Amino acid sequence: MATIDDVAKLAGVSKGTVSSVFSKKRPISQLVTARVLEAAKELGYFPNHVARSLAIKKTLIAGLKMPISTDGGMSAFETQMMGGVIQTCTKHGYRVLLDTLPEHDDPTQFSIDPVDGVIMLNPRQNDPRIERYGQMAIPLVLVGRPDPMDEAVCFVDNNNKEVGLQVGDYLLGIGHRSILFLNASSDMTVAFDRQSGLAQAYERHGIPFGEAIVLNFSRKKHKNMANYGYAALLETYGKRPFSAVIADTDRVALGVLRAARELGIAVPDRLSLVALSNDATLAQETTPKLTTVELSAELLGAEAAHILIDKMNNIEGVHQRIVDAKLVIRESCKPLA
Amino acid sequence: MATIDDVAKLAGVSKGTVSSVFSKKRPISQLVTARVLEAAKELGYFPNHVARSLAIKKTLIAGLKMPISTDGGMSAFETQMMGGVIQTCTKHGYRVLLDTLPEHDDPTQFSIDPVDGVIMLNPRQNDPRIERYGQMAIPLVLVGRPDPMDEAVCFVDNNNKEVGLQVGDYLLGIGHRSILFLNASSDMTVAFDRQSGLAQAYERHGIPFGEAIVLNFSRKKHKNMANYGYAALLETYGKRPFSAVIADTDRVALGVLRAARELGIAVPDRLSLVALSNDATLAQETTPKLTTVELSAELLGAEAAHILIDKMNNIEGVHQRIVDAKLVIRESCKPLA
DNA sequence: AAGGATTGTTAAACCGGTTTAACGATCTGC
DNA sequence: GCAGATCGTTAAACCGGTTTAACAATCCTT
Repeated sequence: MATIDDVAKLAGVSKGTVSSVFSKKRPISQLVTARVLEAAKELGYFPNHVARSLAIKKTLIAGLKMPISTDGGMSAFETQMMGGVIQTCTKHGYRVLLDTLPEHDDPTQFSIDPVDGVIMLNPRQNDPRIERYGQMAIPLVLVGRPDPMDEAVCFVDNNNKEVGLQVGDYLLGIGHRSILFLNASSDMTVAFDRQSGLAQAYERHGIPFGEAIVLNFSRKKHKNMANYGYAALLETYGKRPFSAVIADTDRVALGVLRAARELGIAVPDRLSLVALSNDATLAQETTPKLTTVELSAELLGAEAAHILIDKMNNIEGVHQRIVDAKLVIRESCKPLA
Repeated sequence: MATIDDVAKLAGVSKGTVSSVFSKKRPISQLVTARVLEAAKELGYFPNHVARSLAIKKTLIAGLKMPISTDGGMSAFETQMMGGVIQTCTKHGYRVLLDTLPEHDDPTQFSIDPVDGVIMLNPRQNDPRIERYGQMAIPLVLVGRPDPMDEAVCFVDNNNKEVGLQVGDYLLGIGHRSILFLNASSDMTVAFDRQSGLAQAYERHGIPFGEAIVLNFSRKKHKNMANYGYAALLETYGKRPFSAVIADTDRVALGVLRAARELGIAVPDRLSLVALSNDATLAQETTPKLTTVELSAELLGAEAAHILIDKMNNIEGVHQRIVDAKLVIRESCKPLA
């Protein structure tokens, strides 16, 4: 590859002049600009991104840290979230560097990513990386609230308590009392938040929360999300009474629907079903169409990216953003007679 | 941030020694190593990735170019393909730099990505980028065959002609003659290849290809894939006879199923359905479970990454890989009486 | 005990850009 | 016609690492 020196030599000007032609940070006369560009074209020269990054101390790259998925598949939430991040970053001239690696703790092997800032999905409890990025002065935005809560750290999250409250309120409001809640994995903050929201709904309706049945997804027990819904319904049905199901995702709802068909339980006539949804297109292709709470993962990703970009450019802006969910009533729920 | 010089000064050694301690490319005595590491810890020093990349002329980053999705959503194929790329790259110590930007043609603004190689999804016809990467001597692997075909360029692809042939052979073999093929967008090579495979199946069975009805997806006409299947069935049914449908993706099949339910057409009793599938978990949650051709997008991504990694390390290996698809018979097809 | 091999360390050059400070040339005003 | 401002260009320093060549210190040989 040709370097800036080659171009300078061929065009008969100095390095600095060539640099200015390409970066446009300093005015260069028409004549010289033309000569430089021609030389560059002749040599097939393009500025070296790495060298430039070193000099300006910016890479124009945002890092996106995703939890390691053992099976390689990304959930709909992750996919959509990522889509939002990529779109927003791209629009603002940033590239996205993906990585699913756990941070290495051997300091002799750890090397800082070539990024100007980081978006981190689903931080763990007391995640040590949060502090580390702080030390390194690398802007950080979380997707999913930090645990423990920290006012100083930037994050975006669904209002998960509100999600639980909203769907609970809806189902209890149309007469259901016993609800099977197929919740997310118990080590996730979302699971905790949604459950506490549901509990609050029960309280508001004066019904003991004990009438709800809460299950948690487990990687060990369930092959995939659909299988979770399928197995959970088969196992629970008949053992304990319930007239409605809240499914953690569309996929879980799909499994529930299939199990219900096999058991001969009509949805929504004998069983109501609500899905916490990441994928509105899927929810509309089932029979009956799914009543859902739309989580808008894409918006979450886009918001995270916006906040990060502001931080990277030292623009003062919001630090946190709670995205409200929206209940969309379709066909899968019915008032309890 | 502390630099290597700071550490050298504090540890009382030279730059080069500190470098060797971290890169382990040269043996350093126990004593000095300890002193350097302690100094580094005290200063909170981590090697600067950009500076290192400049010096060693490698970034350990693979670029992944995806076509720009207008609506921000990625298809299941794209998602899975990406998952395969990420997993394989991560396993081999490479990060993945995503980008959906069209390459800028203004040479004063174009800057080479900080990548050691590139994986490009769905190259266009006569894609100028292929040649450009060649000029820059940046290793390139395509996902989806180049058009026109070029023996020199690396790529991985499904055996799409075989896909069309296989599914056609199956359906014609169980007595169907008129098949509605809901094919991909007509400007994609996959659409062309699959159709020619299907035509070959017709020929093999001595049935004029004219009995098949081939439709193409169109971004303008169809909101999303499921909607394509739904609308296509409603529009075509009754106008022209057919006893089987080949759906381009699981989502399309979902739409077909819904339309069939609304029209009161029993699947598979009165209509057989095969999906070209990217998402095996989805195909098993419908009623009836979908008979599919599994496209294994993830494998495709992983293979592309393998080939790229070999190229980036100057290891001679295969240049091209055609992945065969597998017909999985479930419940959505029935012999024509 | 001299000579050669081995090991560990260093100073300096280098990777390919950006940026600062200085400078010469042209343009203004008086 | 000269002082001062403006404009375009350049040489040199810099970003933070790696690597080469030279060298000093230690370890065998014989």
